[in-house]
Amino acid sequence: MDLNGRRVLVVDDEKSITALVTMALNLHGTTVEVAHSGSQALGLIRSFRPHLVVLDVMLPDIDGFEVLKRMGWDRNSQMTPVLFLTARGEVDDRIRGMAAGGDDYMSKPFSVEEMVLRIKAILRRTDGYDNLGPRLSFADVELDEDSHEVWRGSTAIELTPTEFRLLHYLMVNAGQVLSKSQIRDRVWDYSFDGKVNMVEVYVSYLRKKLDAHGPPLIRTVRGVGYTLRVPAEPGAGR
Amino acid sequence: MDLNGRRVLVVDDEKSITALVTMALNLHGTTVEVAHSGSQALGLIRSFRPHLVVLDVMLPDIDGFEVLKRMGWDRNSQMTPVLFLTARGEVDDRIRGMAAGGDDYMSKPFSVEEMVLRIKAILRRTDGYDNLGPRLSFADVELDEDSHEVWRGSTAIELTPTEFRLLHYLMVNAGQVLSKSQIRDRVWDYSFDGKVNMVEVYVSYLRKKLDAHGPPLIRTVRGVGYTLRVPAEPGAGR
DNA sequence: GGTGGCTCTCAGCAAATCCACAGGAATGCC
DNA sequence: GGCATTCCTGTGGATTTGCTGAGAGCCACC
Repeated sequence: MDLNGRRVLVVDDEKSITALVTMALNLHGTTVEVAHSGSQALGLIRSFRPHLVVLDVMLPDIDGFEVLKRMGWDRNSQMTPVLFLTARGEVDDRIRGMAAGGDDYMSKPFSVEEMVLRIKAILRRTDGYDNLGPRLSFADVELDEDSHEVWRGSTAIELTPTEFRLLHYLMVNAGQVLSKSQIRDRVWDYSFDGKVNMVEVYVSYLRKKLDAHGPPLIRTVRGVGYTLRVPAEPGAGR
Repeated sequence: MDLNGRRVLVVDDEKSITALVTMALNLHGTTVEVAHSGSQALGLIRSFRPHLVVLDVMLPDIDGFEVLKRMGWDRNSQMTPVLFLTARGEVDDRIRGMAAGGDDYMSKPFSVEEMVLRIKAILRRTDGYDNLGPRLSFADVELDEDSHEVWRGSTAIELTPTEFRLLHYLMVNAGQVLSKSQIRDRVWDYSFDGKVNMVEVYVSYLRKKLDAHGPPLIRTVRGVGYTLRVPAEPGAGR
């Protein structure tokens, strides 16, 4: 379930992006290195040997495709998978081509939760290790990261993409209270500047779908946020 | 449970704020350094190597984001987490972006108790060490900082946010007598200028909820303040 | 160009929370 | 015991917070 021990190289010239992605991945136990240019990236790929590269297409010196080409020279049959980042609307045929391989792409601005999902998906496909099970579960809810399917008990539940990211975030942090702004900042694009009422609305949607088949699971902690209710016993603290 | 040995850098140009935060963190065993400008902050980040930075966005010379960017040059994979401070309603995209990573933000005016809670939460997430357990306990009362849950014995107790901060403050300083003005200054916004009767009112609320399930725990020390204390058995007077 | 699904805004309702106030209770002092 | 001070707590109104239905815009697909 966790990305523990994986090495990821993040390449982007915008420092705010690399910082964002670095912190998010660190929280999942990943070791992260950062490069702000293509040449720097190539150096780090050789020395750091990442399991995955998050690669902005637009770089100050060598562009992302060129980096990829030169990476290819070094990597034998064993390819390091790549998650491309592109500016909005810049999705080029070449990227589509790459994505058809084992790679993937996202356009900016993206939601951090979505990025974590993609990275895990790529590693699941390419990584020898198999401790990245695609299933999360909480109480009688199960969520499959690969197929984006969700069940409550034995009945399948249809969720929209946003609902899915929200539930995923809640499940990964089950038992912890997440504030609405925290939720908004991770589940929505980092540039989304809607009101936190969005979060309330989507929680409402989720509840309507989930709680139709069992007792309510998403608990409101007034003045603080939401949490998946865990029947916590006192005395279980450490 | 305690922040012992953690180093925190507090950056704000208002001296009243840095003084306030410094005092509070010192009481938790933190080593605190203070900077009143961005350039000063950058110097201290290099020399002092804080575990966390409390960073006002608005600074006289270099603004908070610029500080962050330049911090980024020094920190490679290992990032120092940041708690941003912003004026009310100034939450900007960039802050939200950072917050989606692992950082957090608060807007002024804040309650000091709330800040301590946030800082502990951030360190819990990012810190390798794990001696910051989220549970506090006193007598048969347990309090979970993450989930904001409280139990007395085996029954869960619902508290409002203010009640929660108050109990938290009392528990952290269990056995110590806290004056009403001390409590007012830490549990409420530092700009709150209500009467200390507020404290009496909330103590009353807390007692009503807590003491419904056991002997009274909050003792009034007349003319001085309040303290948490396990009531002595009758006849066991010393 | 129509349809349906998804996202998001908005506004109104309901309920929880916060706070001021003031009369009554408790405490300590003489 | 009587008195002054301090503390407690019920009442009530203002404010905040959370929930949800209605509907507008957008996009993908047919």
